[in-house]
Amino acid sequence: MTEKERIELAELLFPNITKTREEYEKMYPERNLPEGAMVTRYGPSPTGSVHLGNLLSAFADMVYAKQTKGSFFLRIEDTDQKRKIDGGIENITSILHDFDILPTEGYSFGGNYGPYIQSERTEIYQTYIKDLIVKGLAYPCFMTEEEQNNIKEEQAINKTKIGIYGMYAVDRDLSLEEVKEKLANNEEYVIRLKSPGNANNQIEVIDCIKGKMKFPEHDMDTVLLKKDGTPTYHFAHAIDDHLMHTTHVIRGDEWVSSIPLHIQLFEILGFEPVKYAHIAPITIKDQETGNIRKISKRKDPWFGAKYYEENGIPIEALHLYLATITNTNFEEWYLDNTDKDISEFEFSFDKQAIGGTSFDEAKLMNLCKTYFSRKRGEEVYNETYQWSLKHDEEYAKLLENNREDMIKFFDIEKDGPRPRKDIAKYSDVKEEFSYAIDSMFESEFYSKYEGEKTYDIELIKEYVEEINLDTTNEEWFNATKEFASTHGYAASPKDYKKNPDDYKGHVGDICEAIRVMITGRTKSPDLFSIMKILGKDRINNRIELYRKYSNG
RNA sequence: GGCCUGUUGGUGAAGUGGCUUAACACACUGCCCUCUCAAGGCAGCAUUCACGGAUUCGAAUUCCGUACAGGCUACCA
Repeated sequence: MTEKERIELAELLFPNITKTREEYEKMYPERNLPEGAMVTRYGPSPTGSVHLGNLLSAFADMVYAKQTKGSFFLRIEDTDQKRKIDGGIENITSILHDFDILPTEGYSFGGNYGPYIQSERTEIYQTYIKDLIVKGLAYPCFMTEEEQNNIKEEQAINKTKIGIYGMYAVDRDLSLEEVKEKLANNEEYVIRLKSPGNANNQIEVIDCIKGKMKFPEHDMDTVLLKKDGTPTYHFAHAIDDHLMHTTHVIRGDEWVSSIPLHIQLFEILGFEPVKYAHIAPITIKDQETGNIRKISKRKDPWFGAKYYEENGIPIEALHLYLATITNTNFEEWYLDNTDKDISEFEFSFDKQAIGGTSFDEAKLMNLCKTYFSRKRGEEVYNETYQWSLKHDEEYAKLLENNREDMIKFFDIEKDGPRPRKDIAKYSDVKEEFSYAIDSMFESEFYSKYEGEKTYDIELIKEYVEEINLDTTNEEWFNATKEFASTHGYAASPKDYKKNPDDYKGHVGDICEAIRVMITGRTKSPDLFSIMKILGKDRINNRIELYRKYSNG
């Protein structure tokens, strides 16, 4: 076809497209950002639930944009109308809010490079397609599904590469007359790329994460525009990321095979190439087969984003986990810098794992514990209260009524460099601090305590009478030792071990007795702190309660 | 079938030709500290980096095969 014929063809195919690509280029000017700023984007399809892997890539988009003072935008990629589900878009935006992974611009977040939803950009895509047809770089293809299947079968038998390329791209060189005829017959068509590539040539690509990769040049006449006039992912990616001035495309590993195509598209469209960063998928070693597989909605509960909210895993702790799989050196940094925030860590692509990242639930839990250990009582209270309001109203009310006490309990052993690490989730708090609230303690005392030992109630009553709670931990313990030795108990377990027959027991036995009576368990955080918060009256009440229960 | 990518302990992983007798973290085990637990300290846990060759004075690191795993090979993203 001559250029004149191609112009005629383009007009024939897209009579309603009147703008030129130059006009669009003007509507999407360069961004005014500092040197080195990254522009990233999260481009989900509203086809189902958001899962950990999606969250991971969005998280990476966010941190890289943030730390370079760039921009991170949300673009809804809804070009496949068939797979679209109701509420899919709302689901995406609400999850980004829930997980505090917030774009700086994009769909529902505003910005000057919209519309940020592909179904509203059809005219733009078609404008560029029209131009490509004029240039002879794209063409209408009228092949039926059946024809394509036949080609596929033939290729399978001949063991050659499967797809529409070279000699198989039969509609490539249709004459204008032939096209007109097919159009007149109402034959359906798609627009395909007229790939200028040769698979015998090698291209080298540098991925920000994976490094150097070699591919054969792309030579397939890939579909650019579907028969309903909407673009395929590939074409929309090229157009949108060019116009929106994305600098780094951070996306899942499953896209690496498309790199040659994408590079070719940028080339023939005359666009400046973007940088790619392909993130390895989050995988899991299957318990049954032992094989590595992608996480699955059905088998892995933590796959879905809802899991974290429902189980009371703090969002900030999940961020910590995402950070540890985003950059392998993050964890060490976090452990070394007890007083710093995630935002102070400098993420970098070359510290990103290349192979598949496996989900490690035990590690997540440990990170959660570390997270809680660094929070003071008041913060633990506030966050747990907020979570309980949504998931356990009854407990929320109890927290509210015991606010002062709870903050003190949550603050036990939080001073110093070695804070307690016993809570991993908001949902652990109720159980872990069951002794903190009188009404809960009274109703649950028996179910919690399973020991069979009996303790000398009178001795403990006498001890409580004598002991001074208004003092330091050290003095209290000295006084307790003193009490022990004047009542026939060894002041230290070591003494007792040397001559067990000389004593009724040792100071630890006395502590254990009090502990069981006031907390209902043999293990607890610092005993003196608990005694102090409760005060003598409540301690005595609990001792009486113990007396009642131990007498049957 | 073709094209890519990956494979280091119980787990997540560091490692980019010699400071590696393979870091760190999680888990586990033992000891210490200690009124219990948590935390913390110490020690143990891969004589070896999927396997086989090659290059090199020297390889977990480079190259070539093999096996296994994952991805792509859609008018899905």
